[in-house]
Amino acid sequence: MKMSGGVEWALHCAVVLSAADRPVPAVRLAELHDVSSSYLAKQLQALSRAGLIRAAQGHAGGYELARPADGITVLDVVEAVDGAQPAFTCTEIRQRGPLATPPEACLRPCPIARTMSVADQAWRAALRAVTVADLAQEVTGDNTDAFTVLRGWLTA
Amino acid sequence: MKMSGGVEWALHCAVVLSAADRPVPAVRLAELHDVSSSYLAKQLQALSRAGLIRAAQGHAGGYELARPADGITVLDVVEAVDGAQPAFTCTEIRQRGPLATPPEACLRPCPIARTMSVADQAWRAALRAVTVADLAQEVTGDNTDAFTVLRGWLTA
DNA sequence: CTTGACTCGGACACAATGAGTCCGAGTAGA
DNA sequence: TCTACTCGGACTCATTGTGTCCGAGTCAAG
Repeated sequence: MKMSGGVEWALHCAVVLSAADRPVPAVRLAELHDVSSSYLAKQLQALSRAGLIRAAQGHAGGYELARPADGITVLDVVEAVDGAQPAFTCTEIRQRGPLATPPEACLRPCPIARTMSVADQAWRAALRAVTVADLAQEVTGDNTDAFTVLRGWLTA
Repeated sequence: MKMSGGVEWALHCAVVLSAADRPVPAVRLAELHDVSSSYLAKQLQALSRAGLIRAAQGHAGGYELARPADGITVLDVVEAVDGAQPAFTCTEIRQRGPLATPPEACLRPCPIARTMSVADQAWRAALRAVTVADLAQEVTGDNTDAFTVLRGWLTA
């Protein structure tokens, strides 16, 4: 049960991009967070493939949000970077061994798989309830000047 | 976000042990589910270390539940096998880089970590709400003779 | 009491996945 | 046209999970 460490970077980048008014290169995002630019690029590519951010190449290119920040949930970012498949996968071991359950009695998933699925749904619902815009507002919060400082640093 | 595959085995074993009235060796549990006995032993050792099952050595030894089945939650088993630490770990990258947030403003976890924590709590709460006894009752359900068949196979 | 066989427990290899890096293709501007 | 800058995918290495093995301990039977 270990989530990819790149999820944290991707979420921070999404929050930063929500404050930018022009494309931001991956290198700049990397030095802002003091992380490896080569590896951060991989996470941004994942976000791009998922359609969350849009990439612009060439001079003055970079990344920008493909949608408004309030239309991108935390779950979107997590699934884009870490994969969308559930953590638990049922291998149907109840249908194996000497006391195997007959297939006609396995039309529904076993109770264990159902329990795991319910927990997974709860987890996803909690992440779907928060958007990048919510995160950005909480980050800035009271000191609104931090917002302008960040925007200034991005354009410089 | 991949959970250890041994969690499924451990949960099935817990359900089986709730039906047994005497210690069951790991080898028997393994052939019942048609899985590697050597690897299943590792999962059972994890459950034993967590105090969920009790091991009896020597002739006619084996594993048995250390507590009543309704006192063991699915979360207990998951944490015992897969570890209890949350999937997301905040590395505090907000305190790094040229625009680092000053430490006096970081008394509380950042919004990203908070969101992840809430989702994690929801996930754990869902798993804590189901006990091994609940699983056993759902498995047997209408056909109660399967219960006696299983118990007979275990003692044979 | 001795013997024996059976059990768990931890220590030991192997494979798969994630972390991290690098260079080439493409593009916008000068 | 040229140059410099950007992304994108391919490559390598470390870490973790998967799977296996043998020795220490223990209970029951003779």
